Amino acid sequence: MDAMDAVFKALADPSRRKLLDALYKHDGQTLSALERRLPMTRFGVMKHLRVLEAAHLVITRRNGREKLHFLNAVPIRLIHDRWVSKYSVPFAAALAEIKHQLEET
Amino acid sequence: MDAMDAVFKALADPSRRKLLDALYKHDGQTLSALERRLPMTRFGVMKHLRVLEAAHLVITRRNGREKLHFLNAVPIRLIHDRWVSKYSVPFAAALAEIKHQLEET
DNA sequence: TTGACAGGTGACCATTTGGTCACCTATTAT
DNA sequence: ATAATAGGTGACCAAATGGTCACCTGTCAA
Repeated sequence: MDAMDAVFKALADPSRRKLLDALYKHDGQTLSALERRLPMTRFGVMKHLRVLEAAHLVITRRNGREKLHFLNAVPIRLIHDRWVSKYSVPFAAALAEIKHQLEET
Repeated sequence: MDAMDAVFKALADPSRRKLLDALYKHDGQTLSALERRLPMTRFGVMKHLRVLEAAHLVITRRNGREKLHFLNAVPIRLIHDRWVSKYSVPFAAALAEIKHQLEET
């Protein structure tokens, strides 16, 4: 449950979600490439990447003097399965309920 | 996109997720009832509830001197649809890829 | 081998956040 | 009416967070 907390915390920041989006569009980017996509210095990006890496949302591979960053969707999938879907069920149920009530009118 | 940020931030805290869990198990609890479930003072719980309410994850109804809190799954569902599912797709694809590679061996 | 380039570290600062407390208001029951 | 109960407000504090900077290390190309 502690690992999931790191993922939630990592996802809480818009800059980090933007980084994930950037990697989603184009996987395996370097730090400098990612820096260009955000209105932030390299150091800021580096910190965010470290958080994402700690949450296993991003995995890296060194290639010479470059460090490539890859998106890892597994933790998000885990959140989906263990948490989000649990709360989505009552949503669907509520929709069905509304539909039901409408039909009874 | 701003509303979604509030939801992500609200979900980032374990105490708030615990509150949602408590409401999931038993909807429509009062502040005092929720306070008993967390190792925290009433004021701490109140603050968390305010964050959840601002993110529309919890909706309230006054009933005399009591304030009842209800879980609202809609924002979570929106996150699921707009964000989580987007990242879950490559996960499924990756699984299929692994399966494929295994079968080729 | 010397420079240019990609990345890393530690300190530092401002702001936000989680949490508590003293004190106040509103409603209910006796 | 009065006491007990449920909730609310503002100030306050410690810790975490987002972000920057100066400076350092490692790697590649000419």
